[in-house]
Amino acid sequence: MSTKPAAPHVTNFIRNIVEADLASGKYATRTWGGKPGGASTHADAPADAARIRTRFPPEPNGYLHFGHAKSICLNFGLARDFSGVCHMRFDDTNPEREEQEYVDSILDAVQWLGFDWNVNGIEHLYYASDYFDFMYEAAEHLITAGHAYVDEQSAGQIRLNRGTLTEPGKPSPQRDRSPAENLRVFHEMRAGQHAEGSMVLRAKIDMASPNINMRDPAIYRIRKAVHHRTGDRWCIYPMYTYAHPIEDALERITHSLCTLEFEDQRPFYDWLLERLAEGGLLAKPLPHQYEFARLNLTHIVLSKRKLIQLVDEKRVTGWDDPRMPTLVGARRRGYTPEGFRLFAERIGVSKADSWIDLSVLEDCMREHLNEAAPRRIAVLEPVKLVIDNYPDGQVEACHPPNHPQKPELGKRAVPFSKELWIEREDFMETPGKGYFRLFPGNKVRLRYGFVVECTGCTKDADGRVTEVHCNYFADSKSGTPGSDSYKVKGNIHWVSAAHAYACEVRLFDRLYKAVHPGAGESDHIEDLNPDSRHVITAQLEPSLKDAQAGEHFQFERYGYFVADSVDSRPGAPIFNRAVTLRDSWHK
RNA sequence: UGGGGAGUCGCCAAGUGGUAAGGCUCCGGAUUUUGAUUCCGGCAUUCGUAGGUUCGAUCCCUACCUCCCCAGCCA
Repeated sequence: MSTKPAAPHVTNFIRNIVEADLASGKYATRTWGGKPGGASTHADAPADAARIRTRFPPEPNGYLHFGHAKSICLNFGLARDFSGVCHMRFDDTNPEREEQEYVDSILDAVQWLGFDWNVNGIEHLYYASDYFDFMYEAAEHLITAGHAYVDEQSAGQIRLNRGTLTEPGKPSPQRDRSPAENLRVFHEMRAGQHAEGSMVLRAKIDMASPNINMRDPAIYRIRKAVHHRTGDRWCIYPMYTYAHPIEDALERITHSLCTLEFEDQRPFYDWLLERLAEGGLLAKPLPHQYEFARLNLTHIVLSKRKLIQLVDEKRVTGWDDPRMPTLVGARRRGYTPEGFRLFAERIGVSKADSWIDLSVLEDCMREHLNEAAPRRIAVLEPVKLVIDNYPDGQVEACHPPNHPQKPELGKRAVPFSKELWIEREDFMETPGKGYFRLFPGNKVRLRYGFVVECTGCTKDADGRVTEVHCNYFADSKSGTPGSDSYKVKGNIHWVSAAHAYACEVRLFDRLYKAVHPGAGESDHIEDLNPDSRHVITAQLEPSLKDAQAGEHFQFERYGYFVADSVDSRPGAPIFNRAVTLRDSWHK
């Protein structure tokens, strides 16, 4: 149970729009025919029980990354908070880039983040490709109504005739062809009688529009490719520009949220939908598009091209490498859904371009993990501590709590003996200023065990410390009467050498050392952090041997770790460091 | 410099005619068997700039400055 006060009312421009729409009854008469569809599906249907409908519409052409997490939390979160429904939709309109593997991975990632497109037993999982028939008929309607034409110019000619930012475009030779003729050629396109690139269907709007997106955008192109869901049933495919508004309308989306770069496409979005509604193909009220600023994070790259390069050049071990900014990578790293949701809430939503420092995400992970992760003891860089006055061969149990703020989680037994592993950095022969751990003559508490006084150390020929020596105070054991009469500032952790689980642990750091990898002229590869993955053999408390893959722990004083989901074996887990603890001493 | 957007504390982000929310960071201090956590306190006479309207402007008007996006048969 959190002791934090309730979060203040979250508000942002999108929530304000939704609230205003709800208050004005803008969507009060909206119906829902039980499934996506045109006017005939929704016309005489009952009122929609969902007060609003949003959607998360990725193209299944890659793995979801941190940027998608923001959009997922926004869309699903809005639906959740306003008694609405968020549709999970695949925008699979380009057969050449999409694969089932990505569909599966995306679905898994969204669920992992804690969201569900199954509402009251109904799966709101949709595919743009399921609407290809409707889109085709809508295109025929546009042609018939004189709103679209087949252009037989080459791609290069079209580009040239589109004009520039300051000069208007020139009309295509086919721009004024008759609807009947356009329909005939469009049918031929659909029948596979024309080569890829030989022609395209264009909306007929305004070649002189100051908004280049309105200069007769292409809406259908020929692609003789196998689609992952429709196979070879189609050889013409709708463009995003054309398909997306229709997808939204068929699904009765109320608030269609996308990123800022689509602002210039909104006029076309509305132009298309208005015409199809007037033509009786779509039910009103129509969806509306709203744009928000995409997520920019420091120290990472989100560009698909660069991420592919990292994988192809084996700079990382794969898309699920714990250092990747993908959701599969983050999951393996030990980041949590709760951490991502907190992050989304914390960064807010607006239209201002901004850069969020990676530390904000890391702090969110710490915040959740601090609450959720049981504590365990692990010595990452071990050096032997010998308690000279402790009986040889004696073993006794110490009882650390599993969570200092949650006594209800109980305690566990950890063996204590004469020879322990402690952190190499917890001993200094000649301590620096402010150092209060082990050094000759100083006392520290071996956490949950005894207070010891350091007597010295042994070193090898190179001067490297091989063993630290100390004596313990038999009446100082934690939890025993009088033990707290020992006042020491230092508390260090330890693991009994004879009982420790020697284990591979991966210490991950940021993938890039640069704030903006690959910014300007630079190559992001050169900004890679050479020590972003450091593999060590650590000495862990014996109970950690039973950790299950995916289980999170705080290794006391060092950070949050997770049992790797790929390389762990039963009884032999391997750990990944998700994030360090905050540290005001080293800094 | 055609069009579309955005500029409020170090980083995010509310507010939008009545005298600058909140979060994060940071800085103090308390508690603490994690140099962690938690707690308490502090942190914008000022809202890109310059004018104007008004009793009163971050909010309205005018001009200017800076940044982002658009000329794929990608999404």
